[in-house]
Amino acid sequence: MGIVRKTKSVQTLLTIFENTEVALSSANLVKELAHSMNKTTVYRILDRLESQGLLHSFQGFDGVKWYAKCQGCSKEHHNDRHPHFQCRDCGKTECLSADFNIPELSNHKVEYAQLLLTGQCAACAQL
Amino acid sequence: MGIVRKTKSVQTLLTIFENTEVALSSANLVKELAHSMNKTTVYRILDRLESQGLLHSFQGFDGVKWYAKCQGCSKEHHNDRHPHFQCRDCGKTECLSADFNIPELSNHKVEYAQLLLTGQCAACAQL
DNA sequence: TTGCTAATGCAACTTAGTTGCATTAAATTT
DNA sequence: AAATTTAATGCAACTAAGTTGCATTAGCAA
Repeated sequence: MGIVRKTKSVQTLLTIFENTEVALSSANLVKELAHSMNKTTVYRILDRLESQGLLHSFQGFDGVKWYAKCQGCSKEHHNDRHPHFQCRDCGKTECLSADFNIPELSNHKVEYAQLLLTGQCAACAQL
Repeated sequence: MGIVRKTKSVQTLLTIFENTEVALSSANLVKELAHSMNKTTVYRILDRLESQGLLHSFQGFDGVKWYAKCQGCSKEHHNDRHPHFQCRDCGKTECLSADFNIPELSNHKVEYAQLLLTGQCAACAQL
């Protein structure tokens, strides 16, 4: 897992992610944690947790970076081939357990794919 | 199609998109066109061309907005459900003619999906 | 050719994220 | 338990992408 120090800031972020089922944007975490840590620290910890396989990230429709906890990822291998969903009404952003397949392309060597969905979440669509 | 004036700047951008088969990022267009038009103008024209159904846009892995010309889109209906590919080596970003399917989700009302792929393009993978 | 107003330019601003460097504090060693 | 090492943090300054307000310009219709 590499040399990692369990600092207060790291533990704060780990606790936040352990206690949520949704994805969180770096920009928003910076705002929420402004009183307790520097924004540079937030960005750097998120980076580190991702390269350690504890978090994974993806780009939202809004162009900001979102993070969510990993299940079954390691430093060596990220196992997050699942779609992400952003609710157009409440903004809730989450990992979906569904699988998706990547189209076969003869003239490209596809290494990574990201499927991003939007629409209404259960609550907003009143499903 | 709404009230649209064919200004020099609009024509410049239309010509650029007509003469390319790849997607172009707004940020890069701003840089390339800095001598001939203001960056605000670039952003506003791209916006307008998109809402007129002449261009469509998507977020890249880099978090910047990319635009490409539409085929068969109108102001009323955008018909760009195709994946986009960004080459990790040369940065070439393109629309793929392949189709893709959206996973069935009982507890979400999916309205729009974006599939973004990365890896190596034909030239960089020497296919 | 005149008048209307869409479109542009400009300056100032916002938001997300990065960089360099001095300082602090985990964790290891003595 | 103190000393040491260096990962991690804070801070300030910066960059890059994009937005906003407002005065000015230039398509285009009458």
